[in-house]
Amino acid sequence: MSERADAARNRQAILRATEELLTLHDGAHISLDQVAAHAQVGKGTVFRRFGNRTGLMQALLQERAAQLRQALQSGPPPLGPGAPSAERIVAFLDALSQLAAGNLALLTAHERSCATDRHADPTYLRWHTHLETLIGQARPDLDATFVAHALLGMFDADMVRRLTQEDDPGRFARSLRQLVGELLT
Amino acid sequence: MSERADAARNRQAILRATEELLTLHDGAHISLDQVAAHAQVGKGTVFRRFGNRTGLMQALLQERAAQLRQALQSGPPPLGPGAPSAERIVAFLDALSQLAAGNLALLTAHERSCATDRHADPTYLRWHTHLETLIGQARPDLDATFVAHALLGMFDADMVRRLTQEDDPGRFARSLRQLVGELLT
DNA sequence: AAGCCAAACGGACTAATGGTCCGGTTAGGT
DNA sequence: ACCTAACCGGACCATTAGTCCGTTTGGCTT
Repeated sequence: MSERADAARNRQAILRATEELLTLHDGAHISLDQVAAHAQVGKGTVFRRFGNRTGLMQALLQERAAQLRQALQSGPPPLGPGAPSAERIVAFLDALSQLAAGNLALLTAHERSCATDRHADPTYLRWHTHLETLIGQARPDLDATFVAHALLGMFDADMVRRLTQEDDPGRFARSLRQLVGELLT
Repeated sequence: MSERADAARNRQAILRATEELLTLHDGAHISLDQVAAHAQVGKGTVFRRFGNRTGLMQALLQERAAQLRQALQSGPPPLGPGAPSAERIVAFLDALSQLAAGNLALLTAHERSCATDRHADPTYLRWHTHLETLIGQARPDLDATFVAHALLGMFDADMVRRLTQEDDPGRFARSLRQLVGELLT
């Protein structure tokens, strides 16, 4: 049986409220009391729906990453299947750069709540598997698992923020492409 | 004037207590109440000496990294000055791998408390500057700042733990060397 | 339309903990 | 021996993640 109507409504309210607070406070810590209040919902409801803070952030990230996920599985090349691995890697990292740039506040909050075992996050896991596979194809001599972690490690929110200056917003993606170029050549 | 004798004694007691608790609980969160109790010292003393949790962890990391720091500045090559940049990079990352492997619990705790602005940590900063300089020399065409962050990003405690299996303890350092090889060649 | 109940709700409550404060103590210089 | 700045301890405060339970309600059944 699917979710009851009020439950679905509240889930949305909570997600939207979290988004708003996150952008409003730009990555600063927000308490779940705040979220509940802003969503006009009891605190218990937040926890019933998402289990805990981590669950909430993961849900939000998953939502934001849904489109990319779709594109990877069945979209047109080079993001989707069909292009050579090396090109898919670059396309994927570009897409991720864009996603990260547009969701810094969320990323920060997400990281902070996944403090324990960031690598267990379903979204991270999916990304890692994707990259790992492609790297394994493009450069079978490398330790694909390792390199995939290394590349994804760059999407740490602090890192992105620090490497994205006002006067040169493209630097992050550009330097990342350059680095990947070195690895795949 | 330097630190009073009792102050110095307590500083040591606190550092040692933190170390012990950290290894004992293997990276799990430890409260500063626990630390104070284990050091047989009042809680206020902990905060007076180290400011806050972050300060304590940074102090501990700095202590553990002191030897490496010395070696980098004025030790024998290839860790110290004198060897070609590429070799110094490899030597440095090897040393760091070893340091990380032997201090996983501390690293975890340190990361967790530096959640805000990990990159402001003095030890991280020193390491980054060191790497950045060497990379700039070895490969002036790369974005040295960026690559340095990428390499240091691998020393995330979770990452090291995950990539260090029982049956192959050398994997982390080996794969890192391989990756660096690709970048510097 | 009425009845039923599993599912959902809200918000008071608990526990844990980072950090502050201040009255009392002490190191160590004179 | 005395004096004081530095230091000490632990009670206290504020915040917040997460729990609990009495109450309400969506929506299925009859």
